[in-house]
Amino acid sequence: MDENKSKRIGYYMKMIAHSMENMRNKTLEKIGLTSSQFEILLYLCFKKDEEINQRDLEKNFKLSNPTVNGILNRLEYKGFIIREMSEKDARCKNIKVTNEAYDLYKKMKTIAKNMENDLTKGITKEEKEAFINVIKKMYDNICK
Amino acid sequence: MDENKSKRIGYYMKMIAHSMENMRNKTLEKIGLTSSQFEILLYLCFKKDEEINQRDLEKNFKLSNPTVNGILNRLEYKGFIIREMSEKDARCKNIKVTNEAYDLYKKMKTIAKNMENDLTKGITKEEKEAFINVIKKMYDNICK
DNA sequence: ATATAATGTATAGTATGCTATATATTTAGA
DNA sequence: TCTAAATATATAGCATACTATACATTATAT
Repeated sequence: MDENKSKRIGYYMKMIAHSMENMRNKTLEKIGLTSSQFEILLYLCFKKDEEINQRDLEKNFKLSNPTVNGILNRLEYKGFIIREMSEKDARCKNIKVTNEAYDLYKKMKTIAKNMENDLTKGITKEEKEAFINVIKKMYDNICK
Repeated sequence: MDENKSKRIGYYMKMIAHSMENMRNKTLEKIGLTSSQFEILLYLCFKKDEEINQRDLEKNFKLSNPTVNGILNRLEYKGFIIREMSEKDARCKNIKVTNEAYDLYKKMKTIAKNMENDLTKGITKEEKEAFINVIKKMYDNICK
């Protein structure tokens, strides 16, 4: 009975998130993205017609500004996004996905769906729904 | 309806694991440990009477050898562990917790329990049990 | 018995996360 | 109005994760 392996939900949460990230990185290598870059680019594609700046990404993903800045630097370098000065507020830069990135949007959604399917393989619809209810409570407990 | 926020279990998993890590880091600052160092040191205390080498830790936590090596370097530097040459196999170094580290064991177990309680606040015993059943399946799906 | 493969550890380089700090711009207040 | 606070972004330095690589030791196989 290894108390470090059994019982602790935090342990499973960390191990699963970690393994998912590694699996994602392998899958995403083909399209030149990392897991974190993928998450942000997927969000930017979804919000394509809205004005999104770095601060919006920080709040949405609960990440620090240097983290988001670094990920955007690498997305910009690879031609997936551009940063435009906002006309309303010179402090802000609006992040725009390039056409090349938006062309990948459909493929990215499929990849996201496949990852979710891998994770929930052999789990019934009812189990999954109950699970989501509980995980949302945990999210509220921990992520505010 | 933000498709990046709703439905995707992978999203919650990552966000919760990430927030837990940040909360842990804040709590653990008082005793001079990071979240990852804490997890490894807790395990080493639990396995105090067994011979554990770096490879064992890599397998247990599914981490690469440079990751484990780096964490152990910092634990060693701060006096929480020592590395002893194995008499049986000159390739191996046995990792031993120091008395100073073992003195923290009780406190560390309390910290781990408190984190778990924070996470599962407002969740019934039945919900929790069902949740653990499902998360174990996900663990098997993803972490083998 | 010796060459080859496998194993355990370490190092180099990169990405992602953090805090602390700096800089520029905008907003608020006296 | 002009200073102070708040906001958006960027940079420096660190911890934790990775892959690729190197090196030493042990195990295997011919």
